[in-house]
Amino acid sequence: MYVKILVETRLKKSNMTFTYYAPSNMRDQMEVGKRVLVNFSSRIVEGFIVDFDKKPLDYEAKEIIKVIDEKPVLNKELLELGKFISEKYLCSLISAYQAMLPKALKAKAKDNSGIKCEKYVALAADFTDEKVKIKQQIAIINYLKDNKTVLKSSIKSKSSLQKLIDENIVVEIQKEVYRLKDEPCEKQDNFNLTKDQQMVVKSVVNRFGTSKTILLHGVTGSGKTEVYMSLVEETLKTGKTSIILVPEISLTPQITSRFKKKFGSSVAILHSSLSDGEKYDEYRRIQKKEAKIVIGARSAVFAPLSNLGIIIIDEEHADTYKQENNPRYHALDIAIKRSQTHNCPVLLGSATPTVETYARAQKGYYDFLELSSRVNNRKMPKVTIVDMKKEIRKNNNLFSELLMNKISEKLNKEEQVMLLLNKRGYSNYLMCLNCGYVHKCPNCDITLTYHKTSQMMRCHYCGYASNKMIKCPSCKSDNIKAIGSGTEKIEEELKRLFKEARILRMDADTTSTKGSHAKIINDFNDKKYDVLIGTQMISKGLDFPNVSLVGVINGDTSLNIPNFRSSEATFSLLNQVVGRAGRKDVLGEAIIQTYNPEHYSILCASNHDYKSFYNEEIKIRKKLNYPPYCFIILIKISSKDFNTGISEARKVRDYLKSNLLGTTSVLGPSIASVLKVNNVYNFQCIIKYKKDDRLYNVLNSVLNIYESKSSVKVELDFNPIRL
DNA sequence: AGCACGCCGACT
DNA sequence: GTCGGCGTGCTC
Repeated sequence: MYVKILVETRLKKSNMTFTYYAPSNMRDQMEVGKRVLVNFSSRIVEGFIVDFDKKPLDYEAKEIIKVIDEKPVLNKELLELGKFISEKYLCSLISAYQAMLPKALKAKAKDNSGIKCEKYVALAADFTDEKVKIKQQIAIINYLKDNKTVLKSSIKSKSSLQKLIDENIVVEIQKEVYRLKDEPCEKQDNFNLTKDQQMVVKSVVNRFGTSKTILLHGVTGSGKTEVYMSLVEETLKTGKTSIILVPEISLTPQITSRFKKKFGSSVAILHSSLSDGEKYDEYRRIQKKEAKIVIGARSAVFAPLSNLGIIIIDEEHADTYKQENNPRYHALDIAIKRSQTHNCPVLLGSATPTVETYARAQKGYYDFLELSSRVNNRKMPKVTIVDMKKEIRKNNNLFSELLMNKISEKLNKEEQVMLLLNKRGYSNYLMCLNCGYVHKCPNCDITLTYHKTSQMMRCHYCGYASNKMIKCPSCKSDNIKAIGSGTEKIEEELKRLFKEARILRMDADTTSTKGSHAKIINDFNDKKYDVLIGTQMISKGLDFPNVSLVGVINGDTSLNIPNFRSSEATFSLLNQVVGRAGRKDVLGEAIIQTYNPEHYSILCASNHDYKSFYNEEIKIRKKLNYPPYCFIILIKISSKDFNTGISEARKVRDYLKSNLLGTTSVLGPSIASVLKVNNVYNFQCIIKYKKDDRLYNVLNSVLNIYESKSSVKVELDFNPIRL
């Protein structure tokens, strides 16, 4: 018997399979979707069985060494889904399969995350206790009569037990165990839905059994989570399963714990901070149909649930749903594909949907539902915009007078404050005031960020670190100044201004260790701190009832990034963070400090006005021909040599221009957002198109031309987030 | 990713 | 005339 095996090679042709011989003693184990161990080019590697084959004519097939899995790791649906991904994003089939699986089930994984077993003992089916005379042994038998199956290690008199096992009176049982202990928590969380929420639930339930995509536009605090929970409950009633995607699971402990409380052990959580083994355990609970509800980040969209009843994508606009390395898939595309296979709806929830999604809903391509008021008619926070151009004349470059006064007012009332600054570290960079020298990363074309706590300068791209610049290496002056400010500096400044305030900082630097996220969130929730300073990670999904003031230190940071989505990103971030203020009975207030007080992103966010924002933004997208008026593909061309990079990029552009339709525009080459990263020079071309039948063929041939060239790398990004 | 094969410079 | 540099291509 011959089988086609897919192994990990980086060649694009590697959608090509390799034929191996399965000896007769393995035949009944051969099944598509299982992994096997094979000799491949003088190495031993793992691969997937994808098909069966005839005996090859022109070469001698090698033998399969071993079949790894008892059950296929890729079921029929996932096998098909992988093909879809490799065709849609022009990536290799193997990379698609690898992306769908948890680490423990990927081909060529290291082996320590497999099934964990514990030994149990029980009475043999045909046991007789006539022969048993010894007290100890009788005690064990009686104990087993009452308890049926018990953990072997729980029986203290080991020698007596062993004797019983030897005489076949007691049998040993290997049982798979899950590393994550199911914390017993009583199922609870009964809530009453508001009229609006009930309407939404009803509308979605009406679409059960169809593959409709539905946008739920709900303002912050409108109770989308309750809607999701109720929909999951309805789905369970129909005997079907659910997937709930959240932007980043470690940031949403509050949502996951509510689901756990309500649905108990039928919830599986695919958490990025789980170990590989723990993840595998959760995955197996899904495969075995023990879990009917899966909550997780992007990759949870591949959860091998059969019988899907609904896929929910919370915070639909979040850019974490796009994978930023190969295969660059978007979870929404995958969700829609799966919804078509399962005939189940996809529900997209957001207070600030992407312009593309909203436009599709307007056109009727998606169905549209709305939650326009907050639960219990709580008021939206009152937002004040502060013009920092005026403040700077008063020498306030970090905190405006208003923000200062408000912070001290809230501290006096023992209410909590959140401050957003979307930049970590202490300062953007260090500059010599004498000659203007700025320390750059030697590997990347970017300035080093100064981190005061560690007295280091770091590159946020490649991780390069260097000691703080004390003397200018160019002119030897010691007149060094920190330019720009990050979360560290805000923390320091705030501690100086409010000496008795308890201040907590949350950014990539303080949350690098396991569990630190949760600790910060819990500590702040327990009011161990008065002020939480953080980057955008404080804006997502957190619900602190005692926060009455949210301050945005610099509302412009995301506005000045040269990218057609920067207005959208700014609006979304501001709207989101402002919504954190005043969630329970405290009226919320928010202050946005900005140098662009008249910009529509900022004005609309301050009025909680999505529609006006959308109307402004869509005009600009139309005028400049950006999505949703076209599709964009980014082609990244990179090389260790600057000149090779740019000349090959020009060749790519010329090739695309002469082979694609005239209605498709090819832009570039230009320098990528950062020219040099890790000593590799990056260039890019951009394709804007509406419809082009030649596109996939042309792109495929570009990839084919470059796949064998090691001096130049060409990568595609469909619908890039950043340009 | 490895590893062999092969074509050119440096040196016994 | 031989050793070894690494650019190129293949892996059932």
